[in-house]
Amino acid sequence: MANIHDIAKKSGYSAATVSRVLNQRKHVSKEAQEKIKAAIKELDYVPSEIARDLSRGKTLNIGIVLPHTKHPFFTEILRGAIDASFQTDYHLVILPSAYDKERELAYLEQLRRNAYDGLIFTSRGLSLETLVSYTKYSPIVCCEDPGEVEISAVYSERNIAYEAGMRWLKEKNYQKIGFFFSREAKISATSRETVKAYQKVYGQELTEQWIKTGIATYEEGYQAAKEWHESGVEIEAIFSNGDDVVAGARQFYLDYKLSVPFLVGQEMQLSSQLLNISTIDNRFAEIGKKAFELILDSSRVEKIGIPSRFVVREDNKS
Amino acid sequence: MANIHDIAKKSGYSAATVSRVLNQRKHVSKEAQEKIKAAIKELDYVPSEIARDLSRGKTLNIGIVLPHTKHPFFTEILRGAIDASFQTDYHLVILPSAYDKERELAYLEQLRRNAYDGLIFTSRGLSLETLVSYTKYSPIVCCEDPGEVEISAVYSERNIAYEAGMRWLKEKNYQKIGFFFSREAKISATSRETVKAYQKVYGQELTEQWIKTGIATYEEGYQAAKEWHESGVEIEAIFSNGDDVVAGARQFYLDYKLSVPFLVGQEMQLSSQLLNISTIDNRFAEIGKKAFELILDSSRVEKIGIPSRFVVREDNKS
DNA sequence: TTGAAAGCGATACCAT
DNA sequence: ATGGTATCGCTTTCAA
Repeated sequence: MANIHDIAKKSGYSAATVSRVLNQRKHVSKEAQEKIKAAIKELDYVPSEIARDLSRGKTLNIGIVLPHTKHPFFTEILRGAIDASFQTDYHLVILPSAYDKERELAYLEQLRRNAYDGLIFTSRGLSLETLVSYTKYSPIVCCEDPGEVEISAVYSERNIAYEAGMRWLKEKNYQKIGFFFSREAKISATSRETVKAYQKVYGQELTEQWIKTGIATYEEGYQAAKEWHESGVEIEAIFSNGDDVVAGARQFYLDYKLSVPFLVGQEMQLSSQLLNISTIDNRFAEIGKKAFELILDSSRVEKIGIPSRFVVREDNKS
Repeated sequence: MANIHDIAKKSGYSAATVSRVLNQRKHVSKEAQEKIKAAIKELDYVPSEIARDLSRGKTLNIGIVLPHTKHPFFTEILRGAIDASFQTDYHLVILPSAYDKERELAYLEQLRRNAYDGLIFTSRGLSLETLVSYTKYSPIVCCEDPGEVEISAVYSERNIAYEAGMRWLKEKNYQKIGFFFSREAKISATSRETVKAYQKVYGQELTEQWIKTGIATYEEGYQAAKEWHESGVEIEAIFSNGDDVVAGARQFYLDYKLSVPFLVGQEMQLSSQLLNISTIDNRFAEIGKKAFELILDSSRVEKIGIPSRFVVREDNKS
């Protein structure tokens, strides 16, 4: 394949001038322009992207670390980031991690090796401090509230919407409220926020029997509802970690001809629209979009909360 | 930042030997190993990925062109490709196109410039021939049946499942069947397949009034059903291009207390499971997986059909 | 086993 | 306006 020197030779000019033409710089005569362009056309030449990257010391690639793509948190952030990237010359590189620390570390090392101009961590197995220690090489943005840690972040600010949801439930006089969590409150900020909102609005502790942990799918939601029922726990409302999940619970009550509790889902998935279930919109796509933008404008550490929204849907079937 | 020559100097060996250590090549003495590794550690050195790419003439990046991410065809292919990439040293680069030919051409040019080691076209605005003309630079795989065109491809083989669906409808004695298409049969292979399956099973032409074109969302499905109803077209069954879409239609009939036609969706989305709607599983994730694998094993042009599956779900509500 | 040096293919500074 | 050349940082061949 032809390179810039072939063009230089063919056109009778130097590589420097060819480069100027390539990059549309000034100070090139009309004549040089034409001859060089002719040579380029004749030799069917295109400049090498890699060589260009090396020279510039940039790749125009932004890595996005995803543990998996089974949850809207990740797919929506990805979607938002893709949309944002569309407006720019940067490309998104998908970095699947499966929460594997080795993998994540490998990606950080690649960042250090200039494989990417920045890294978005949608979630992580590694400590935030480890991420921070790599920010000196290139910008890194995470998608959770980093607290006091000095790292750029875009994250859901759920408390207001959670409290709004709880207040709604309280006004409707629901007392026995079941909760679906993906992971227990000890390790999940989301679960903690939920518990906190409950305590704030209801003014009492949340007892274990009202909580189901490790619930992430339609099927698991169904089973969780079944378990409550079979163990004699009566539920008046369910506050769920997802729409699809709570749709599973709903199906259990329907299948067994039981009255369906009031449901609050999460993520504004289609299922809640179909089934007219109230939900909480966590606006993940916007997190992805902002995260991408934050990588490009990484002059300083910035922490951006995206407030969730409580979406009421009255059940019109009862 | 330290480079390979710094390590060479510090360790007392040459850059060549350092490179050998870096790449775990043979013919390096234990002593050299140790000294060089010590120097690497001391200077906190990592090799530059870009320089390495330039030297090798490879990036280990595979581009995947996506018009958008609003349809499971694209998101599922992407998911499949991500999963496949996880097993390899290659990375997926997201290339959003919005069906813009300029954009697509830019990506092809980038391929030529060695920005990627291969390209997956999930869909395209450009002609297949244009894609073919770039396969001489690096492997390209498309996600549709290319017919006689000489390009590697992985695609849905829908006809068997479509015919199975039609036969099911015929056995149930449904005569007035409505169809939802994303794009008209003239330009959409999928729509053509549907028409063909209908004609084959029912042995008659499909008249225009039974077809709704440009239907892609829940809302549009709702509207389409409404239009049929308002124009006096009575439908006994709907053969849809998607589960969510036909779920919209279903909602219209429920809202207006009309009897719901027999529904056949497509894509095995959660909505069809929730609503117990029959569907056609086009196994898009497998297309993405195979497409990725085909890029890596691109010794020859290969065309792989992935047969769809008709999934019957009896309506238990009637 | 080791090293010198020639690529890889651009960019950009400094002359002219 | 143009060119020479150093530079980016690594890999690989060839010779020793």
